[in-house]
Amino acid sequence: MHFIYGQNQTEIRDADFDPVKTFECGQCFRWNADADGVYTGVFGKHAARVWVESDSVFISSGREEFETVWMDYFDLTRDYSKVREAVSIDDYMRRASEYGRGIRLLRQDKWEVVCSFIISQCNNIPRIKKIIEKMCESFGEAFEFNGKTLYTFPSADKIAALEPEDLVVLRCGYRAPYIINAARAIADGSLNLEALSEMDCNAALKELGKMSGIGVKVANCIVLFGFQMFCAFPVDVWMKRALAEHYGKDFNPSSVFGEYAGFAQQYMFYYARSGEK
DNA sequence: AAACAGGCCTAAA
DNA sequence: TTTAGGCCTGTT
Repeated sequence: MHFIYGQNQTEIRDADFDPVKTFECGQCFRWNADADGVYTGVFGKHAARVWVESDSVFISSGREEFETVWMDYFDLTRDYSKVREAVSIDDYMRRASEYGRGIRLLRQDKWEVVCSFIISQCNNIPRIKKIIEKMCESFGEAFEFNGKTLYTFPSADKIAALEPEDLVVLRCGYRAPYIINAARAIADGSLNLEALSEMDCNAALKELGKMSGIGVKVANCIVLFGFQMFCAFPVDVWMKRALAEHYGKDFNPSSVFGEYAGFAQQYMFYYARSGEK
Protein backbone atom coordinates (compact mmCIF):
# COMPACT_ATOMS: atom_id res chain seq x y z
CA MET A 1 0.00 0.00 0.00
CA HIS A 2 1.23 3.47 -0.77
CA PHE A 3 -0.17 6.96 -0.83
CA ILE A 4 -0.21 9.67 -3.44
CA TYR A 5 -1.05 13.06 -2.04
CA GLY A 6 -2.93 15.72 -3.95
CA GLN A 7 -4.18 19.11 -2.89
CA ASN A 8 -7.59 17.97 -1.72
CA GLN A 9 -7.42 14.23 -2.00
CA THR A 10 -5.28 11.25 -1.18
CA GLU A 11 -4.99 8.22 -3.42
CA ILE A 12 -4.34 4.85 -1.81
CA ARG A 13 -2.81 2.33 -4.17
CA ASP A 14 -2.73 -1.39 -3.45
CA ALA A 15 -5.03 -0.56 -0.61
CA ASP A 16 -6.43 -3.92 0.53
CA PHE A 17 -9.34 -1.65 1.40
CA ASP A 18 -12.83 -2.16 0.02
CA PRO A 19 -15.01 0.79 1.08
CA VAL A 20 -18.28 -1.00 0.32
CA LYS A 21 -17.42 -4.02 2.46
CA THR A 22 -15.90 -1.87 5.17
CA PHE A 23 -18.91 0.43 5.44
CA GLU A 24 -21.59 -2.20 4.91
CA CYS A 25 -20.27 -5.00 7.11
CA GLY A 26 -22.22 -3.75 10.10
CA GLN A 27 -19.51 -2.15 12.19
CA CYS A 28 -20.55 1.48 11.54
CA PHE A 29 -23.72 3.41 10.79
CA ARG A 30 -22.75 6.86 9.55
CA TRP A 31 -21.21 6.24 6.12
CA ASN A 32 -23.66 6.59 3.26
CA ALA A 33 -23.20 6.19 -0.47
CA ASP A 34 -24.64 8.56 -3.03
CA ALA A 35 -25.94 7.47 -6.43
CA ASP A 36 -22.37 7.26 -7.79
CA GLY A 37 -21.23 5.00 -4.97
CA VAL A 38 -19.23 7.76 -3.28
CA TYR A 39 -19.40 7.41 0.49
CA THR A 40 -19.61 10.39 2.82
CA GLY A 41 -19.07 10.02 6.55
CA VAL A 42 -18.26 11.88 9.72
CA PHE A 43 -15.70 11.06 12.38
CA GLY A 44 -15.44 13.50 15.27
CA LYS A 45 -15.27 16.96 13.70
CA HIS A 46 -13.96 15.54 10.43
CA ALA A 47 -15.85 14.53 7.34
CA ALA A 48 -14.66 12.81 4.20
CA ARG A 49 -15.75 11.36 0.92
CA VAL A 50 -14.39 7.95 -0.04
CA TRP A 51 -14.57 6.39 -3.48
CA VAL A 52 -12.94 3.83 -5.75
CA GLU A 53 -11.44 4.75 -9.08
CA SER A 54 -9.25 2.59 -11.30
CA ASP A 55 -8.27 0.14 -8.58
CA SER A 56 -7.35 2.87 -6.10
CA VAL A 57 -9.24 4.15 -3.11
CA PHE A 58 -9.51 7.92 -2.87
CA ILE A 59 -10.18 9.99 0.22
CA SER A 60 -11.13 13.66 -0.03
CA SER A 61 -8.43 14.78 2.32
CA GLY A 62 -5.09 16.47 1.95
CA ARG A 63 -1.95 15.00 3.39
CA GLU A 64 -2.08 16.48 6.87
CA GLU A 65 -5.62 15.46 7.73
CA PHE A 66 -5.07 12.10 6.09
CA GLU A 67 -2.01 11.36 8.19
CA THR A 68 -3.42 12.67 11.46
CA VAL A 69 -6.99 11.38 11.14
CA TRP A 70 -7.92 8.98 8.36
CA MET A 71 -4.82 6.81 8.31
CA ASP A 72 -5.61 5.81 11.85
CA TYR A 73 -9.38 5.72 11.47
CA PHE A 74 -9.18 3.30 8.56
CA ASP A 75 -6.53 1.21 10.30
CA LEU A 76 -4.27 1.60 7.29
CA THR A 77 -1.09 0.63 9.07
CA ARG A 78 -2.24 -2.93 9.64
CA ASP A 79 -1.35 -5.76 7.26
CA TYR A 80 -4.69 -7.44 6.65
CA SER A 81 -3.19 -10.22 4.56
CA LYS A 82 -1.61 -11.45 7.78
CA VAL A 83 -4.95 -11.14 9.53
CA ARG A 84 -6.72 -13.22 6.89
CA GLU A 85 -3.98 -15.79 7.05
CA ALA A 86 -4.22 -16.01 10.83
CA VAL A 87 -7.98 -16.58 10.85
CA SER A 88 -7.93 -19.11 7.99
CA ILE A 89 -7.97 -22.08 10.33
CA ASP A 90 -9.98 -24.25 7.96
CA ASP A 91 -11.69 -24.24 4.60
CA TYR A 92 -14.74 -22.38 5.83
CA MET A 93 -12.73 -19.55 7.37
CA ARG A 94 -10.56 -19.39 4.26
CA ARG A 95 -13.70 -18.77 2.20
CA ALA A 96 -15.09 -16.30 4.72
CA SER A 97 -11.93 -14.23 5.01
CA GLU A 98 -11.46 -14.24 1.24
CA TYR A 99 -15.05 -13.10 0.81
CA GLY A 100 -14.38 -10.30 3.29
CA ARG A 101 -11.08 -9.28 1.73
CA GLY A 102 -10.83 -5.53 1.92
CA ILE A 103 -12.77 -5.11 5.15
CA ARG A 104 -10.93 -2.86 7.59
CA LEU A 105 -12.01 -2.53 11.19
CA LEU A 106 -12.50 1.17 11.82
CA ARG A 107 -11.09 2.93 14.86
CA GLN A 108 -14.31 4.68 15.75
CA ASP A 109 -15.17 7.15 18.47
CA LYS A 110 -15.70 5.28 21.72
CA TRP A 111 -18.79 7.08 22.94
CA GLU A 112 -20.38 6.92 19.52
CA VAL A 113 -19.84 3.16 19.51
CA VAL A 114 -21.35 2.77 22.98
CA CYS A 115 -24.41 4.72 21.93
CA SER A 116 -24.76 3.12 18.50
CA PHE A 117 -24.69 -0.43 19.78
CA ILE A 118 -27.11 0.29 22.62
CA ILE A 119 -29.44 1.45 19.86
CA SER A 120 -28.68 -1.62 17.75
CA GLN A 121 -30.26 -4.09 20.16
CA CYS A 122 -33.25 -5.92 18.73
CA ASN A 123 -33.20 -3.55 15.79
CA ASN A 124 -32.40 -3.52 12.09
CA ILE A 125 -29.74 -1.54 10.27
CA PRO A 126 -31.94 0.95 8.37
CA ARG A 127 -33.70 1.90 11.56
CA ILE A 128 -30.47 2.05 13.59
CA LYS A 129 -29.06 4.45 11.01
CA LYS A 130 -32.22 6.54 11.04
CA ILE A 131 -32.18 6.88 14.82
CA ILE A 132 -28.50 7.83 14.89
CA GLU A 133 -28.88 10.40 12.12
CA LYS A 134 -31.84 11.95 13.89
CA MET A 135 -29.80 12.08 17.07
CA CYS A 136 -26.99 13.91 15.30
CA GLU A 137 -29.37 16.34 13.61
CA SER A 138 -31.14 17.05 16.87
CA PHE A 139 -28.22 17.28 19.27
CA GLY A 140 -24.98 17.37 17.28
CA GLU A 141 -23.27 20.37 15.74
CA ALA A 142 -24.02 21.30 12.15
CA PHE A 143 -21.22 22.03 9.72
CA GLU A 144 -20.86 22.43 6.00
CA PHE A 145 -19.05 19.88 3.90
CA ASN A 146 -18.96 19.66 0.13
CA GLY A 147 -22.06 21.82 -0.15
CA LYS A 148 -24.05 19.75 2.32
CA THR A 149 -24.96 20.21 5.95
CA LEU A 150 -23.56 17.43 8.10
CA TYR A 151 -23.73 16.90 11.85
CA THR A 152 -21.25 15.74 14.43
CA PHE A 153 -22.20 12.95 16.78
CA PRO A 154 -23.44 14.71 19.95
CA SER A 155 -21.12 14.61 22.92
CA ALA A 156 -21.90 12.54 26.01
CA ASP A 157 -22.09 15.78 27.98
CA LYS A 158 -24.78 17.09 25.68
CA ILE A 159 -26.88 13.92 25.94
CA ALA A 160 -26.30 13.68 29.69
CA ALA A 161 -28.12 16.98 30.16
CA LEU A 162 -31.27 15.63 28.49
CA GLU A 163 -34.18 13.64 29.90
CA PRO A 164 -35.47 10.43 28.31
CA GLU A 165 -38.53 12.38 27.06
CA ASP A 166 -36.21 14.59 25.04
CA LEU A 167 -35.24 11.54 22.99
CA VAL A 168 -38.82 10.80 21.91
CA VAL A 169 -38.03 12.48 18.57
CA LEU A 170 -35.48 9.74 17.90
CA ARG A 171 -38.17 7.01 18.04
CA CYS A 172 -35.69 4.75 19.80
CA GLY A 173 -38.25 3.44 22.28
CA TYR A 174 -37.10 1.71 25.43
CA ARG A 175 -33.45 2.36 24.58
CA ALA A 176 -33.76 6.06 25.47
CA PRO A 177 -33.09 5.67 29.21
CA TYR A 178 -30.15 3.36 28.41
CA ILE A 179 -28.61 6.10 26.27
CA ILE A 180 -29.15 8.83 28.85
CA ASN A 181 -27.81 6.63 31.61
CA ALA A 182 -24.62 5.82 29.70
CA ALA A 183 -24.12 9.47 28.74
CA ARG A 184 -24.46 10.55 32.37
CA ALA A 185 -22.04 7.90 33.59
CA ILE A 186 -19.49 9.15 31.09
CA ALA A 187 -20.20 12.80 31.89
CA ASP A 188 -19.79 12.32 35.64
CA GLY A 189 -16.70 10.17 35.22
CA SER A 190 -18.10 6.96 36.70
CA LEU A 191 -17.65 5.36 33.26
CA ASN A 192 -14.26 6.26 31.82
CA LEU A 193 -14.00 4.89 28.30
CA GLU A 194 -10.36 5.90 27.90
CA ALA A 195 -9.45 4.01 31.05
CA LEU A 196 -11.53 0.99 30.03
CA SER A 197 -9.78 0.85 26.69
CA GLU A 198 -6.47 0.42 28.54
CA MET A 199 -7.72 -2.49 30.63
CA ASP A 200 -7.62 -6.10 29.55
CA CYS A 201 -10.50 -7.29 27.44
CA ASN A 202 -12.38 -9.28 30.06
CA ALA A 203 -12.14 -6.52 32.65
CA ALA A 204 -13.48 -3.98 30.16
CA LEU A 205 -16.34 -6.31 29.19
CA LYS A 206 -17.22 -6.79 32.82
CA GLU A 207 -17.31 -3.06 33.54
CA LEU A 208 -19.43 -2.31 30.49
CA GLY A 209 -21.81 -5.11 31.46
CA LYS A 210 -22.69 -3.25 34.66
CA MET A 211 -24.39 -0.55 32.62
CA SER A 212 -28.11 -0.99 32.07
CA GLY A 213 -28.87 -1.75 28.46
CA ILE A 214 -25.42 -3.17 27.79
CA GLY A 215 -25.39 -6.96 27.75
CA VAL A 216 -22.84 -9.46 26.52
CA LYS A 217 -23.36 -8.88 22.81
CA VAL A 218 -23.37 -5.08 22.92
CA ALA A 219 -20.35 -5.03 25.25
CA ASN A 220 -18.41 -7.18 22.80
CA CYS A 221 -19.27 -4.81 19.97
CA ILE A 222 -18.11 -1.85 22.05
CA VAL A 223 -14.70 -3.27 22.94
CA LEU A 224 -14.16 -4.52 19.39
CA PHE A 225 -15.25 -1.47 17.40
CA GLY A 226 -14.52 1.19 20.03
CA PHE A 227 -11.42 -0.13 21.76
CA GLN A 228 -9.82 -2.34 19.08
CA MET A 229 -9.79 -5.30 21.46
CA PHE A 230 -9.63 -8.22 19.05
CA CYS A 231 -10.25 -10.85 21.68
CA ALA A 232 -13.89 -9.73 21.45
CA PHE A 233 -16.30 -11.96 19.56
CA PRO A 234 -19.84 -10.57 19.36
CA VAL A 235 -22.37 -13.34 18.83
CA ASP A 236 -25.76 -12.36 17.43
CA VAL A 237 -28.36 -14.46 15.67
CA TRP A 238 -26.33 -14.65 12.45
CA MET A 239 -23.23 -15.71 14.31
CA LYS A 240 -25.21 -18.28 16.28
CA ARG A 241 -26.39 -19.87 13.05
CA ALA A 242 -22.93 -19.83 11.49
CA LEU A 243 -21.27 -21.25 14.60
CA ALA A 244 -23.90 -23.96 15.01
CA GLU A 245 -23.48 -25.01 11.41
CA HIS A 246 -19.69 -25.04 11.29
CA TYR A 247 -18.33 -25.44 14.79
CA GLY A 248 -20.97 -26.77 17.16
CA LYS A 249 -22.15 -25.44 20.44
CA ASP A 250 -19.22 -25.21 22.85
CA PHE A 251 -16.93 -23.13 20.71
CA ASN A 252 -14.27 -20.95 22.31
CA PRO A 253 -13.24 -18.20 19.88
CA SER A 254 -10.19 -17.03 21.77
CA SER A 255 -8.72 -20.50 22.01
CA VAL A 256 -9.30 -21.02 18.29
CA PHE A 257 -8.48 -17.57 16.88
CA GLY A 258 -6.42 -16.12 19.71
CA GLU A 259 -5.76 -12.43 19.35
CA TYR A 260 -7.53 -12.43 15.97
CA ALA A 261 -10.96 -13.47 17.26
CA GLY A 262 -12.53 -10.09 16.52
CA PHE A 263 -11.39 -10.17 12.91
CA ALA A 264 -12.59 -13.74 12.55
CA GLN A 265 -15.98 -12.71 13.86
CA GLN A 266 -16.24 -9.91 11.34
CA TYR A 267 -15.38 -12.16 8.39
CA MET A 268 -17.73 -14.87 9.62
CA PHE A 269 -20.54 -12.39 10.20
CA TYR A 270 -20.17 -10.71 6.83
CA TYR A 271 -19.98 -14.08 5.09
CA ALA A 272 -22.99 -15.45 6.96
CA ARG A 273 -25.09 -12.42 6.07
CA SER A 274 -24.17 -12.74 2.41
CA GLY A 275 -26.00 -16.06 2.32
CA GLU A 276 -22.91 -17.93 1.10
CA LYS A 277 -21.95 -21.18 2.79
C1' DA B 1 -52.63 -9.42 11.38
C1' DA B 2 -48.99 -11.13 13.78
C1' DA B 3 -44.34 -11.91 13.78
C1' DC B 4 -39.93 -10.38 13.63
C1' DA B 5 -35.64 -7.37 13.80
C1' DG B 6 -27.74 -7.59 14.63
C1' DG B 7 -30.79 -7.84 22.98
C1' DC B 8 -31.57 -6.70 27.57
C1' DC B 9 -34.03 -6.75 31.92
C1' DT B 10 -36.67 -8.89 35.41
C1' DA B 11 -39.03 -12.49 37.58
C1' DA B 12 -39.41 -17.19 38.39
C1' DA B 13 -37.88 -21.96 38.50
C1' DT C 1 -27.76 -20.81 36.22
C1' DT C 2 -31.00 -21.04 32.85
C1' DT C 3 -35.53 -19.71 30.70
C1' DA C 4 -39.83 -17.03 29.43
C1' DG C 5 -42.08 -12.86 28.53
C1' DG C 6 -42.21 -8.02 27.77
C1' DC C 7 -40.42 -4.05 25.66
C1' DC C 8 -40.58 0.82 21.67
C1' DT C 9 -40.97 1.02 16.90
C1' DG C 10 -41.16 0.00 11.95
C1' DT C 11 -41.65 -3.28 8.40
C1' DT C 12 -43.50 -7.24 6.08
